[in-house]
Amino acid sequence: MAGKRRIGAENSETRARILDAAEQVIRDEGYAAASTRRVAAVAGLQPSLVHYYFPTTEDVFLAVFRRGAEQSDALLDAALAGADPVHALWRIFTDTSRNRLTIEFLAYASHREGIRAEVARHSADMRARQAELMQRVLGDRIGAEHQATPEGLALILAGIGRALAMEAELGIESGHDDARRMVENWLDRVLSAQSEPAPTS
Amino acid sequence: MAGKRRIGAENSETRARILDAAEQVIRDEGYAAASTRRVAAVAGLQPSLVHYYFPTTEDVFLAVFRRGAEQSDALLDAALAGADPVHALWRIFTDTSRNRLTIEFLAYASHREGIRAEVARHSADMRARQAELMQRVLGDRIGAEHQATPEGLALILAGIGRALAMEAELGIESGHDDARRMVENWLDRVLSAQSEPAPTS
Amino acid sequence: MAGKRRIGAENSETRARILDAAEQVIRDEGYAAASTRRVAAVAGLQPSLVHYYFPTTEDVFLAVFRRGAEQSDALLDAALAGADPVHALWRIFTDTSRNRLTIEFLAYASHREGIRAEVARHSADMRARQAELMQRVLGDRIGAEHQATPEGLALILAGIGRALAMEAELGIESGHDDARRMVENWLDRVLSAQSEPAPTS
Amino acid sequence: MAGKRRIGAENSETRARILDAAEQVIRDEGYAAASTRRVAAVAGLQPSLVHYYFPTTEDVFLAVFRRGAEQSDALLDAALAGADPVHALWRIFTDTSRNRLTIEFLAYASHREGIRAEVARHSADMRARQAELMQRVLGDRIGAEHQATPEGLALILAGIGRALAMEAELGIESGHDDARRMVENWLDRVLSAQSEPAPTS
DNA sequence: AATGAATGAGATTTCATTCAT
DNA sequence: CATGAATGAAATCTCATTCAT
Repeated sequence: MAGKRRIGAENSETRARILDAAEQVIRDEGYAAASTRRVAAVAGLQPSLVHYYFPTTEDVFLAVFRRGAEQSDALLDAALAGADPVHALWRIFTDTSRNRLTIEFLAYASHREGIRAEVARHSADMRARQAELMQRVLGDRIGAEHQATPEGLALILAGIGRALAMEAELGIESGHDDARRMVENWLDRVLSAQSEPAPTS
Repeated sequence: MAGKRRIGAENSETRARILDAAEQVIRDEGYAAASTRRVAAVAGLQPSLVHYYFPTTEDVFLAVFRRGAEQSDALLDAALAGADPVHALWRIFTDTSRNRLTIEFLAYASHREGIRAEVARHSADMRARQAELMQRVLGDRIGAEHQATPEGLALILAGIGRALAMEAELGIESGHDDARRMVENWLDRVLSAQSEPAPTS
Repeated sequence: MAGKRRIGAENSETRARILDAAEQVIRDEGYAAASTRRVAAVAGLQPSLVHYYFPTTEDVFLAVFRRGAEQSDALLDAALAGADPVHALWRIFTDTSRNRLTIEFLAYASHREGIRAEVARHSADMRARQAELMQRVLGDRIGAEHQATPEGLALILAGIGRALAMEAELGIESGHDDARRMVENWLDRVLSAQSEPAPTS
Repeated sequence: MAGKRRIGAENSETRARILDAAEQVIRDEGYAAASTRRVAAVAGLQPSLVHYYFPTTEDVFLAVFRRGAEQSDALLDAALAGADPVHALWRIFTDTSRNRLTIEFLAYASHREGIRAEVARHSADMRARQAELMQRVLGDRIGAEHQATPEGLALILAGIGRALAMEAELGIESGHDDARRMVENWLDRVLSAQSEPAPTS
């Protein structure tokens, strides 16, 4: 991943400081605030040094997103490899810690083709791996639940999880405990049923 | 809600032109692009005229949001009053036409307390009315479904709907038809069951 | 010429100060030095005010050129209306006072289509009016001189004049008096011959 | 001419690549665009390498000019040595291929004493050698033509030639064929007259 | 012989906002 | 009700140049 030693080498410490600062600014002040000046100020660097590592502002956003995507990939890997992958996945979906960043990237991506494609590609990758997990864990039992498919299930869990995270961010709580309990009950029921032989429909 | 601002009467035609332009810019170019200058240019007006109606830029955002919120309220009213309110509600949740605007406001609101509070309040209002509908239509039958509550159900449907809309925006399609079918099957099943007397729990 | 009262009205005093400063900077420091900052500093104004009157830097160049072109037109008018229009024209061609500016505009125009077209159009206009003068003053006598045409003559005189001016700028003098004398002798000879009836070839 | 600069040997291949790139940029984008960065990018080299060979930007310009001057010298040598040196010279004067570069250097030189002196010196040298040719070919016949001198003639031909080239660059054509024919007729007439013994003044 | 890192200045342009009219 | 003029800050990006390696 590193190695080639081109401008702004992948493993430079300065580069990492810039990305840390940019991520922090995007999360705390919004994508519009992530100017070279602001990022440089937060990183304690010269604005021109930011441009030395990332020729355009969009390059900064792209690099922040890619680094975050790698971290998400790793989280998902860990979840898939664990003892209770379905609950682990659900915990990832409802995790609020990266939610602000995600909203900002969604908004930013709407108007920048370059990053839109990147976000779309990564989301599709994640979805595919989540669906694979669903298939593996829930097996053919899955179809009995309202004609579910692994992809559909993954999307539904992700959507509910993000709604919970996003509303928590805004300060809305109504219905949250209920929804969370509903999903978790359902997951428990499906998972326990699945350990027995599939019922004769 | 109006009242204390004397200049820029609520019903001025110029005011409406400014809000139209601002909404268009926010949707098409992002909240960061919605500067007084840009909005004025799109509206075919002088930048100072925008300031005459909306002293600060945040006032423009707030007004655009409030106008959109009123439209959403009206849509919800119509849905609740119709023959098949649950499906109408689901159609509102999955509507993509206002989705970009919503994303931008979510991102913008994260960093502006004034608008954050407004967005949160309106979302909570909507949720309450949706839950009321759920209660009215699904009655006590609702609890049989995985310990559902009206609020929880509303949140779940909203979350899935928004996920569908948001991913469609990004260009992702995997799992969409599946998820849509799963929800619609479930709605059909619950609604048809509900036309009979509620089962003895 | 003025009147419409749009941004940066044609007759604004500030506008004129900006153009004066820009012209001076282009002449004295080269087109590359005519930045908004530099022009504003010389004019004693704020850089952003320059952008208020001229949205882009190219607009400044265009306006400076157009104003200069109007002045050239007036000079040519005066020459054509005078008692000895041919010598007056020759004096215009060899005038060094505007030469630096002309060189800068030629260089600048090479790489900017907008101003290139403007410079070309104005040059062609001037050439046509000069040719008209030649035709009027020298009449049918003109053809006897080496198959001359009014347009060709105008170009030749202009070319020699500009060479004299340009080299004077650089500090070259060799051959200048000679060339000047050659042209003036030739003009005198042709003009005096022309006052008499055309010779029987 | 060389000698005192140790680094960046005169005959290095890298040096030549830098000069090629610089010449191309000056011609195509103007002297103001010929920054170290831009030149390095076009040459496919590192900006710091350009500085390694040419400590300051002006050094690059000077080297490009000197190399071009040597090429011009060689062209003139070839013309002088040929069978029809006068027509060959006229062809050099009207050659458009190096015209853009010449305009840029004239403009650049106006504001840089170092290069101004160099350009002036080279122009004077060229003029002297052209005058020598005139004297040699046209002999004492030359004075009969409107009190011509070799230097004056050289300047006049050069001026007309450059006007033709410069206007062609701008896209102006009016009078060009006429002027070209006038000069060529005149050259033919003088040259054929000169093959006979010089008239008894 | 060559290069990556870094810097401070400056270019172009846009910003929100104020104010007098 | 509306606008032209003006401003100071800030955004993005490029500049020439230095320096240690």
